[in-house]
Amino acid sequence: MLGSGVTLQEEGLVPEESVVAQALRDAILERRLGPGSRLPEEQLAEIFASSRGRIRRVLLALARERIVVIQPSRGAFVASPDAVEAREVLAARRMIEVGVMERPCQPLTEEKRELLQQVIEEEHRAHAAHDSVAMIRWSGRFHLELARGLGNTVIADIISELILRTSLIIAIYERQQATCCLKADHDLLLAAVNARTWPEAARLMSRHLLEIEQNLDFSAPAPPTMSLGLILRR
Amino acid sequence: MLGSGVTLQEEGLVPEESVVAQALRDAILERRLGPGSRLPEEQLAEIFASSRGRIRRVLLALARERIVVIQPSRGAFVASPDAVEAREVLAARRMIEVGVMERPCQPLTEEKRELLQQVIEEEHRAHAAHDSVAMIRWSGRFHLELARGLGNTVIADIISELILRTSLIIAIYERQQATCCLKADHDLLLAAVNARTWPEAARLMSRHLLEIEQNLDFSAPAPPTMSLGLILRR
DNA sequence: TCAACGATAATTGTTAACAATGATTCGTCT
DNA sequence: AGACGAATCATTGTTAACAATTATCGTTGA
Repeated sequence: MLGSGVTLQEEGLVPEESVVAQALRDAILERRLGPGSRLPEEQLAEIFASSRGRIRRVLLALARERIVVIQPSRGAFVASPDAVEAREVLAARRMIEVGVMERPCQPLTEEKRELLQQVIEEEHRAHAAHDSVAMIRWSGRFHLELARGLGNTVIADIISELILRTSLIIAIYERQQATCCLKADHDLLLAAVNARTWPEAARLMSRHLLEIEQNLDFSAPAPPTMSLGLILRR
Repeated sequence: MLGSGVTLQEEGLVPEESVVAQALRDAILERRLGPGSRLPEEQLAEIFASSRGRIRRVLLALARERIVVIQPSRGAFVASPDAVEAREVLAARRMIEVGVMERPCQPLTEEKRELLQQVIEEEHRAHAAHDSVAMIRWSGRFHLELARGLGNTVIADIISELILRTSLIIAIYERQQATCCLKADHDLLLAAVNARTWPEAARLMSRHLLEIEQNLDFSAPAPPTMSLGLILRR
């Protein structure tokens, strides 16, 4: 149960390309691919048993999502947003995600409620197992499903992109091994959502995202990179 | 004065491609290119004195922005969002743009204030001259500069995309020749912004966007298309 | 008249070879 | 040793030709 489910509409990409794109997004979200990592076309083509042309299209798509940077004649790299962009992304997230809690576009169906519950349970499981990759995955998924449930597809797509960029930002600027997403925050949020006390939910979401921001240190950037073949096997 | 200024960061596109992309965006925004219009690669390559490969990349980029649809083996078309998507885009816009008024990310600099003033004046000029294309252009620009001034780059990029999609939606679903953007709305908004009365500004923005929605009729889609060479000359 | 069919034309999709650019290595000279 | 420079290598960028698919048009036959 609970498929990967993070698949958004991959407009303009054929299925094969969209698989590659999603694999790269997953690797970036889960911080197996760090900011600054090189993404050589030929190597990716080999790993995914695809062609350079296809990889090229995927890299362009990811560049448009701002999680990849293409330097002409130099190649593609995982983006490493600077402090200015980082602050802007987080401010945008706060504005939008708080907005979703304040004025939900649609009522939360029972189905969605259950899905959120399951995601939270997965988060707890990952936390108990000290599986930090799983924690990141489910944490992102929680925010995404919240947007899907109370917002709509358009908003969910937007937030989905912002979550990915946030993951890069945290990879670069997080203070120590900060407790990635205070464990209790999502529980409280879900409780407020279930109780339909939107002002409270909005307050919690705002606090939650501010906490994340305060755990960042914009004075020193971080070192990146390792191999590829291992990282992207799925 | 007042350059085109709608140029966002064209991450992943080389300048030549970004010119083509912006020309197509302009044509779509100003409804010279209607929903459903075919966009043949070779023809575009000729018009813009570019190559098929480049055009192909541009079309992919625009497809990722949801203003173009690529049907495999059939070609690229200007998107024609259905009623569901239309409602979602408008709901998202309302949520985000109202959010920007409620909780501005940054104070409005004097420079920005003047820019907004100028845009409004252009809008009035266009209105007086019954130049509907210019009216659309400046109206969109007003919303964009508001987002740039009170939000940030990330938010402005998001809104910029939503504005384009809105233009397509209006082209398809507008009731009659509805008075495109009640003339006075933007004036009132700017007044509230200048007075820094954010709750009032938020209320006005919400009302403004709701008005637009109420001028739509989701029962009948609209007929499209005409030639290309004429439309895209700049 | 209209439907089905087939041939032709137009358009998109893919590939492979080549060109151009940037990185690396190695050798030389001070 | 270290700095400079040339040659080599690796990677990206571009093009043109070809393959595959879809649209168009005219013909045939009920």
